[in-house]
Amino acid sequence: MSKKRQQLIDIALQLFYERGINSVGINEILSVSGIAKKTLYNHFTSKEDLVLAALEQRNNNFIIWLDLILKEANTDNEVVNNLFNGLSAWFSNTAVELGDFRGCFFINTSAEFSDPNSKISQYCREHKQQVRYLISQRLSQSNPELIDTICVLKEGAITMAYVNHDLSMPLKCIKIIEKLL
Amino acid sequence: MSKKRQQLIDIALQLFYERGINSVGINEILSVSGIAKKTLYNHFTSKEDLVLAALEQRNNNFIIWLDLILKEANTDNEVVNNLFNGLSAWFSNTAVELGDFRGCFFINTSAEFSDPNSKISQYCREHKQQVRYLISQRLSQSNPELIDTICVLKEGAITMAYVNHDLSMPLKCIKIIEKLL
DNA sequence: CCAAGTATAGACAAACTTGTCTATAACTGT
DNA sequence: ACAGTTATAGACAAGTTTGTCTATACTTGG
Repeated sequence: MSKKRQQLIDIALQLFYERGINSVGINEILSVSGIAKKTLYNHFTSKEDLVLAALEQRNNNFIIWLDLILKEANTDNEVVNNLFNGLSAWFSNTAVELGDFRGCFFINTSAEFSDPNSKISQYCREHKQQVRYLISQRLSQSNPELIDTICVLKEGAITMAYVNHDLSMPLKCIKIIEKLL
Repeated sequence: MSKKRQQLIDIALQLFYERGINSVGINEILSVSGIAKKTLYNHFTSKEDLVLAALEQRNNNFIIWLDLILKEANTDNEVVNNLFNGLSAWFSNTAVELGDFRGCFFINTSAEFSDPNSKISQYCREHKQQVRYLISQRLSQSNPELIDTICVLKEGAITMAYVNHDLSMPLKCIKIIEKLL
């Protein structure tokens, strides 16, 4: 992987996540990175191509973070605790790997691209699948409904943290799941 | 309220919800509605002004729909059932009043406007507050945690319906809450 | 040390954005 | 019926957007 290419992805991801994809132009990414336009179009065929690379980068970062969070959990209870405490840390900008919280990049990106069959929307869906799979792998298989419950509470907590500015949900989600187990 | 003004709001809301605010220009709203540009700028000082009017319109539509859904519910259980069955109908385009489902207009709009202090982001937050208040008014006050649970599950169900294309969540949410009561 | 690949600055094209303005026409209430 | 409001079409300004291209220079492997 070329160094310039990686720089472009990093800065694009940062700006896209911070302000939204449609609010950030190619020219801004170039001026911030100090890279020439021709170089960008040597590495990426279009803005969409760069967006997909940024989504992939974010997906990698997120999966690595999640893996770390869930690594030491040995019981279902620990998985739940680690996951939602992790979300709490993310929301309050304590999770350095994920950058300043501005909601879920994939939810936000889906909101900007209305065609559900576009590569971009499809990638967002695949990311959510990957996260779900990762969590499910850490759970005992004895409770098939638990994974659905965890996922729907997770999406709700992220949305409420971003839109409502309510950061209290992760803790409440832990209590909800405790009652169910 | 002027007729032209209302036409502009209706068509703006339709296009904004369908494709996202940043993907729809003033000129498209004008050509679809057949209204002159000067007329638009007689009624609204800027695009942002029109966006706020569209948000208000959507908020009204949504509140009316929700009120109707919850009207006949007499127990907490009925409130939960009506709400999540209502969401299910929305997701599968059976709720005509809400138009073709493309996620929550307020979540989507928050995703596009990154400044949390902008009027637009603030309005989105207020909408969520209103919805929460309306639901809470229909619940017996004996269970203060129930409202949080309902709201976080509702946001999760909407997000998963839109991003993941998973329409099964409302039913699962009802089952989750049943277990908690 | 030189050839091939990679990067540079930035002009340019063509299309789009929001918003202003002019000059004309069509309603509407008294 | 006429005065005052409201709407019209569309030119225009000033700025943005993505993407192409040219001509020059730097870097690196063999």
